[in-house]
Amino acid sequence: MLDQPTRNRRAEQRSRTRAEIIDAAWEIARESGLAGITLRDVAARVGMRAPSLYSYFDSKNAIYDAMFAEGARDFLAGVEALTPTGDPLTDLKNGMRFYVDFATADPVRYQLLFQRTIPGFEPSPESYAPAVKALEIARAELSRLGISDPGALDLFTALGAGLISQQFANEPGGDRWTRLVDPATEMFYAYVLPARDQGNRRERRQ
Amino acid sequence: MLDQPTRNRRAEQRSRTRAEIIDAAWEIARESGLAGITLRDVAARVGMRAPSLYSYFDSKNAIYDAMFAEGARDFLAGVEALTPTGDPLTDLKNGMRFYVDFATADPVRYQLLFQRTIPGFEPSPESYAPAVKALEIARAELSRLGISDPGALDLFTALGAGLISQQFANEPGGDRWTRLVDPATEMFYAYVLPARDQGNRRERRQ
DNA sequence: CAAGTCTCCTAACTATGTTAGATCAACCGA
DNA sequence: TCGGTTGATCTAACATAGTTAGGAGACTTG
Repeated sequence: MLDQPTRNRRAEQRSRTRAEIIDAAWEIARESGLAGITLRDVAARVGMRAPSLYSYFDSKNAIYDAMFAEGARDFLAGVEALTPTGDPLTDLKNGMRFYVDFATADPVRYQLLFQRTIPGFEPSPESYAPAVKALEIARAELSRLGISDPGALDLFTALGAGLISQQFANEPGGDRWTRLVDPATEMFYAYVLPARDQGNRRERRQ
Repeated sequence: MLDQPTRNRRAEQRSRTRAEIIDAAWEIARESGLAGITLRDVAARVGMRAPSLYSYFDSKNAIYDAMFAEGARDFLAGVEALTPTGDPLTDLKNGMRFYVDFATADPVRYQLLFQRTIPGFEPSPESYAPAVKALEIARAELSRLGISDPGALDLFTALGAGLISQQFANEPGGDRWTRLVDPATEMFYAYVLPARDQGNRRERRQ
């Protein structure tokens, strides 16, 4: 009747191996890029042959998906750890700063999470969920700061994404764009501020 | 002594075929994505077998490079065709509008030119040159409008890149972000305007 | 026409994701 | 303790990719 203990040991071993595989994949990705991951390399790094990985993942994309899920969980955890000070400008700066730091801390992870650069890969809904939740938190937070216009939120996320995009594309490893987080946030805040007290602007577009 | 005519005919035929190959590659890219290009498909579309392409290009990446060069030339032509009105805000809007339209008009081309999404590919200096020249024109134009702070230029390009990046990543084919070109430009202009008349700001960064 | 060059072909090599099928150990119920 | 089941791993092999080697045929050139 006691078939739980052994089952559990097996399951634990299994998820340990899965984690080991994912770690190996991250390692290779950081050395050779996301697209540089080959199943034979991953397998070798955990002491296996390539086909054996299929006992743990249905496909290479399933490995990407597990990596995506891990990254998305980290991102969500970081977002949830942000503690609002109450000062809108400070909170906006902290938010964008976190986003930019998260990106530069691990460019490969950012590439996997926020750019669509792996040819046939799309994250599963389960893996994507934490990312959605994080964005929802950001939306709610901006709304709490008095910025409820969806266009304003889009502009704010575009600012962050733009800084990172330019940084990675034109000066990887540098800070020519990422150091603009504060000015960018101030620019945004100055623009969006009047809308809080008075009727909305920004409806015109030629 | 007249070996020019035939030589020329041959050379012309050769560059015609090269152009045909590149066109076929663009076609496939628009149907199946940049990474979806296979030499066998390209060859079939011009009535050849894959190895025959090597008479015209040294490698698959050389085909990407030729495509990049073509796209960069188009971009430069578009930038050069922009005619300043003299009104700074209008000119800024037109500039960013052109950039965004160029991107949405042909996402695959934008992806090739401005994102680094093809695993082993990097454009050759010759192919890259027009892009550099275009950016130089943009820099000079902003400077002419009184925006000489390099940080301001970087902020401006990040804004454009961010709108497109978010648009492509989150709502391909839509206009949720690209329609923010005018508000974004106004935001930028309002922020950078004071610096034109008075001493510069934006030196602080914590 | 003869020699050379260019174009295109088939065959084949390598790398990569993936599948099929065998082997072997661990485990489980009797 | 023993036979059957399950699971992990392997080798062999396949399909698809870019790429190379080498040759056949056509065109150009003298």
